[in-house]
Amino acid sequence: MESPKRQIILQTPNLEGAKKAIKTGIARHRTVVIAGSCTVDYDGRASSKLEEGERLIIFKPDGSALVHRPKDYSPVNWQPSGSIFHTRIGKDGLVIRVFRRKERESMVISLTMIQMVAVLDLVDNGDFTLYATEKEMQEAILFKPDILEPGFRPMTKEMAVDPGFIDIIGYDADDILAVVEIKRVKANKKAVEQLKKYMDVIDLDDSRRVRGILVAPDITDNGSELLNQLGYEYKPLTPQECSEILKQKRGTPLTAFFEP
Amino acid sequence: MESPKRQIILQTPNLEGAKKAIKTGIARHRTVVIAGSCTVDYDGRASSKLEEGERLIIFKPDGSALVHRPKDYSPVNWQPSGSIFHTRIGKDGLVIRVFRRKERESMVISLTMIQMVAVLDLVDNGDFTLYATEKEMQEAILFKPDILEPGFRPMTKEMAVDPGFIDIIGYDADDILAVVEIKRVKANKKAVEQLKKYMDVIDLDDSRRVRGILVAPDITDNGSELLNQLGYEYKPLTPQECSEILKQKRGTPLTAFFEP
DNA sequence: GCCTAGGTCCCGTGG
DNA sequence: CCACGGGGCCTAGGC
Repeated sequence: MESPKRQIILQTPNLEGAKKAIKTGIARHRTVVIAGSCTVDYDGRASSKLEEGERLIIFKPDGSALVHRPKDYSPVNWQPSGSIFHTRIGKDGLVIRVFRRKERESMVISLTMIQMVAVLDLVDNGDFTLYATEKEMQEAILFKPDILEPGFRPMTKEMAVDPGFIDIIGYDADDILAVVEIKRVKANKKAVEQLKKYMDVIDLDDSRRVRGILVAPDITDNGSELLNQLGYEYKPLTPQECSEILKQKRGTPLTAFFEP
Repeated sequence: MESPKRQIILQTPNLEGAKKAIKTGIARHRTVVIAGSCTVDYDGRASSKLEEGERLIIFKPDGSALVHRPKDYSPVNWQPSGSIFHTRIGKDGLVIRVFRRKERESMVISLTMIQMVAVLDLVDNGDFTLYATEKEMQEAILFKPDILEPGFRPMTKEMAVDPGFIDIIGYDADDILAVVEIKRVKANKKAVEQLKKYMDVIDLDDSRRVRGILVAPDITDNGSELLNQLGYEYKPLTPQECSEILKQKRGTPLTAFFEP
């Protein structure tokens, strides 16, 4: 009796051998990597046809599937996680159908020649942490509001309105209400329009002044123009700066600033 | 003298052997696939840290790089095409640095254990065609304007305004001007706002009536509400229908409808 | 399920 | 080069 191997790698297998390895790999929740010549037909939200050529195909244990050409960042065809695989040998060669219930869409890969099949048991529990995100910018302003401007006091974060979410609402040193919209990349006209949408909800009565503040590392000319037109303000701030600020106080829970 | 192999596949190689194969593969513009235990550090527009775990790594001849965990559609770390690779053995194992000039960002992969290295010569010249896109919806309306409504005559396509592009402008059966905005997926409030933006540019003088028509396979409740508020109209149309219509007349150039 | 907004979005198409 | 909008975007977070 064989003990189950951690990996199976087949070089230029015949279709029958490839099929067996692929089916076994999928059944055992392995990551399956195939290199070979294929066509791909997709049909669902849109539809597509990929003519014969050599590609790299990946099936993951979570039901995601990728077909990569030997160029480009993005897969030429794919299915997101939660898909179901069906492998069989037909007149077009080794046919793998990847079906997604939710979107009622399917991707059919027909392999005619196979260079490699690798069935891999990838164990991956490593933590992944991303820094310098928009969320970190928000946290940095809540933690050290002076980086927005001296005397600023945040009152709410992620306030649901209209529909949408205002990143931060607070009071400035003169007790004027301020709506803060944060962007981690250069802000454009759309970002200003987004801020306006929130201002339209908050700035209802003319008696009370409300400031609109756009926080971003940079702003486009068109964005700046509209901003000035609407009487809003721009505060330059980079996600990297914010990330640095948070590093100084990593460990202090964010909730501490809202609890007595 | 060896003839260059079409593919090199190494199972559980040592770091030195892996390094040699990877360097050769990159130099010869091959697609390099690595399975192994690694950490990844990214620094650029944002930054990230990925702790030790087993992943699938892909380097393509166009300078794109992907690190895939055994789950998810999207890579956990990556660089788009145009990156430069540098491979060396250091104290952290086999270290591959992927550098991108344009964004001044880098991804460093440190491999400690390697399950597989595959150097593949993927030849892929197959055509890829995507159907049922927004562009096809536009073409279908230009080709057979009656699918929008009987008597509709398109005048311009992709008219640049403001900034932005109005998908189609035309006259209806009663010679009323109509601004048409197309969405290939369910239209939401944002889509209606986009139409409004274009209407604000076209519908300047109150003397002339202008219709705003949103074409989409479906519309959200919020979108519909705003649409009614603004007095615009919704025309249901699916990208699939449009794709079918175009199939009937594939071959007729789009320009034919604008030339004498 | 719907809806909104973010993304190291990527990518193409203008100017 | 910058700016804007599309994408089979995908994905997370609310409701």
